[in-house]
Amino acid sequence: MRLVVAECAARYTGRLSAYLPRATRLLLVKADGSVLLHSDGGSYKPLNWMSPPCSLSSEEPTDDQRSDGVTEVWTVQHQKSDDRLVIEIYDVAHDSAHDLGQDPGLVKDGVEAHLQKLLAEQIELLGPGHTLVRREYPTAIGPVDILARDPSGGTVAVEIKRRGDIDGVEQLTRYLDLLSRDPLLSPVRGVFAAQEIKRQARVLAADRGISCLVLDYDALRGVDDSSSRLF
Amino acid sequence: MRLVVAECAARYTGRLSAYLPRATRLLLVKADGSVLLHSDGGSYKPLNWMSPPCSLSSEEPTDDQRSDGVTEVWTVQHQKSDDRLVIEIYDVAHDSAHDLGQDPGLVKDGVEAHLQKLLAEQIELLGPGHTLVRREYPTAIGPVDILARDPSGGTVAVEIKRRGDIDGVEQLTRYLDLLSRDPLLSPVRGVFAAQEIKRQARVLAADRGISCLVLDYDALRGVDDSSSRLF
DNA sequence: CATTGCATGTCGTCG
DNA sequence: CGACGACGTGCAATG
Repeated sequence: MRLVVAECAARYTGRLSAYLPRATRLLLVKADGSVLLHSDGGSYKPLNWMSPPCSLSSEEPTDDQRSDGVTEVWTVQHQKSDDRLVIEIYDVAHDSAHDLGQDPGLVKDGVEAHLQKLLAEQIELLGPGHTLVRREYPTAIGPVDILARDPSGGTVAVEIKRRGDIDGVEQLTRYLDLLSRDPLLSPVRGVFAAQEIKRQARVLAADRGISCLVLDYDALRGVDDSSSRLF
Repeated sequence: MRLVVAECAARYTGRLSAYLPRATRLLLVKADGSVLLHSDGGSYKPLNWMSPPCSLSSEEPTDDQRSDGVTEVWTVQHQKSDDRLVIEIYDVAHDSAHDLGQDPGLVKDGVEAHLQKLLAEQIELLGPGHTLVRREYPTAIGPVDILARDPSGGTVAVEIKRRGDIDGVEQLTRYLDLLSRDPLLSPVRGVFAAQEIKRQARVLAADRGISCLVLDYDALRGVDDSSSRLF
C-alpha cells in the first residue's frame, strides 16, 4: 500500500463524467493497483476512486500542465471497461509505501438470516397453532422466507426484512399471487415481518390484506438464548 | 488527517456485531473524528469504519491486553447512536498527520437526469406523432419521469432508469394505476425506458402491458450534440 | 427533520 | 461468469 498526500486534480470518465478541482488530498494506492482519493471529511466513500482490476501508470506532464505546476500525471485504467481516472499531481507533501500482507477479513453475524432462523423457531408468533412448513420455500420467482400452516389448514407466507419497506410488500404480493394458484396451498395468507415497518409499507400491506408483524430482535434472541431458558 | 499503519484487531457493535482479527492495516483518522480501517485490497469500502459525527478516545490497555502485546486501545463512539468501534493496536509501523484543508468537492454530470432530458427532447422515440406534456409530472405518489400524448389523444407515462430492474416496473405500475383513474388522461399507456432492461423486468412489463424502450446513451447524446447536427 | 430514490454503489450467494 | 438481493448501505434532493 502506497500513501501519497498531495495537491491534485482528477477527472473520471466511465459510467459518468466527473471532475475534482485542485486541492490537497490523500491518494491511497492498494497492492492490486486500485486507487482511492480521500478528503479530510465526508464518509467512508472516497471523493473519487478506481476499483480493481485496474492498472496505474505514471507519465510526464505536458508542457501546458508543467507550466501550470503539474509534476506528474497518473492514469488509472480499468481492465474490463473504458472507465478511467486521470490524476494531475502538483506538490507532494508525503509519500510512503507499506507492506500489509493478506487480511483475514471480517467476521460478522447475519441479520435477516438470523431473524428468519429465530422466527422459524418461534413460529407461534404468527398465532396459536401455527406450524412451520419450511424456511426458504422455493417458488418459480424465488424462495419465500418462511412458509407455515395455520390451525384451519390454510397457508401462511412470511416475508422477512430488517427494515420493512414498500418493496418488501411488493415482493410478498408477488409470492402470494403465485402461491394462491396452488390448490394444495390455498388459501394463502401473507405476513410481512420486520424489525421496523414504514408507514407507507403498512398502508400498502393493509390495502392488500397482508398482516404486519414487528420483530423484537432482542426478545427473539432472549427466548433463543439457552442460558435464559428455564427448561 | 492522521495516517497510521499498524497491526491491529477491531470489534464493531451497533446495527450488527463484527470482529476483525489481528493483522496489519491502515487506520485513517479524518479531521471530523471518523475512522476508516483499510486493508491492501478490496474496493473503496473499508473493512470497518465509524462515520461522523463520532468521537475518538485513546486508552491504556488492560493488563491482559498488554501481556498480549496491545500498546494502545482506541474507542470510536458514534454521537447519535450506540454504534461503537474498539481498536486494539499492536505494533505501529507508521504514524503521520497532515493538514488537507477544505475540499471543493466533486463536480459530476447527472445520469438518469440526463437520460430524462435527452428523451424529452427526442420524444418521437416513443413513436411518431408523440408530444411531450412535461417532465417530472407530479402525482400523489411522486413525480412521473415523463408524461406524453400519443397521436390518438391517449397518455403515455414513461419511467426512466439507468438499469431497468423489476422495481422500476413496479413503480411505473403504481403510477399507471393512479393516472388511469383520471378521466382527462385515460387511457394511459406505460413505457419503461432504460439503458439496459433485465429479463425479469421485461417479462413483468410484458405481463402488465407495459412497453420496453432501450435507450442508447451515445446515440441520444449524438443527436443532442450540436456539433453533429446538420441543421 | 423524515422520506424517497439513486449509486462509478459494493458485496455476498447461488445458479 | 452473470443475476439477484442485502447492506452498519451512503447520499442528495425534497416536502
